[in-house]
Amino acid sequence: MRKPEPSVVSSTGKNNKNNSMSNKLRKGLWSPEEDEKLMRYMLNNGQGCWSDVARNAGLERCGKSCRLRWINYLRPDLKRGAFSPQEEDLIIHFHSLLGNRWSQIAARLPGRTDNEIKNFWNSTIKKRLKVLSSFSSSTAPPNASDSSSDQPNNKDFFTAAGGGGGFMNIIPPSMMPIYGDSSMQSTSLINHMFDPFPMVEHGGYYNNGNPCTAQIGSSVGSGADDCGFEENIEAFGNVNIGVEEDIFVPPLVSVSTTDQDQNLKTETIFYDNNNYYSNSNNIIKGENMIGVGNYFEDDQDQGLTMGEWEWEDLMKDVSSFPFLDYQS
DNA sequence: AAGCGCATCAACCGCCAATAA
DNA sequence: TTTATTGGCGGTTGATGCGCT
Repeated sequence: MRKPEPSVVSSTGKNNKNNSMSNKLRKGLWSPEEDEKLMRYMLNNGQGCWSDVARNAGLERCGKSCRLRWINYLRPDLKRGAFSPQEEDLIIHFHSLLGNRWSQIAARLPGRTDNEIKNFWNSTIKKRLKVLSSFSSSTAPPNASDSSSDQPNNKDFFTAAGGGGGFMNIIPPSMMPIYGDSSMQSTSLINHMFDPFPMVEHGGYYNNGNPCTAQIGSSVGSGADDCGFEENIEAFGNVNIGVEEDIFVPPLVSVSTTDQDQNLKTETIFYDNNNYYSNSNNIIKGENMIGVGNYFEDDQDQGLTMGEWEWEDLMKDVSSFPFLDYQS
């Protein structure tokens, strides 16, 4: 990382805003001594005006810098270390809903900071998205938006989720790329990318080599029949959702199958010309398939689930986001 | 061992909105 | 009402570590 070498904001240059104090302010990495000063002050006095914090703690830093240091590094409730798969799931999930609203995402991940999440997204997840989108760029439907953009389309999401006219295009499986990369260990990413909208009613079938659409609506099927995918593995493919702009979703998929004993089993699959393979190198037979993507319906008819989230819970959660009011 | 390129991530920058003076 | 200050946010930078050649 950056050297903790004490750099001082010079009296010249863009950082000087005619503030007489600014020519004494340090920049760059924080030293352990500075950390200790800030930590001690914050624990003793709590948060106040950040410029006061900087001054009273004896730090030659601007308040903004102190705030950032505290929030991103010194705060006692920060969680350290790598993101867990569950956290990764949440980040991907919430990003699909919230976009680059890192602070909003961070607010839903206790102990994580917006900066941390942003870095994680930009370094790790975005890279994976790029890899996947490079596969799909040549196969994207003409109206698909630039998949390299990490801006989600919340409006489309909620329009669709509300039954207001979203749609899915499902392209022929022959256009699906092959993903054999063992480094792609997070199936959660794949899952989320594939099918953010599981509410596919009848009609999501691959038809004679031509893309066909599957309607997304507010009516979620309660039985396996409503998935529209059983005995029809060819229905999997790129998913294109959109009203004004489209979200192009790469086609690596996870599928839920039932074994001979009717036990539910979820696997990630990829398509290789003639066969679909699971991540355990088994050829998946379509006849037992009862769901796609993150979504499946179990034999007990317990409702549609999305990864770890119950759909209703998710929407309940989402509905509490005041900034996601796209109805107006 | 050295050089290179890439990944990571702490910290800065600039903008904006809220609040105070 | 205007101006200054502050806090918050997302985007970006750049130092460092690490793996590969």
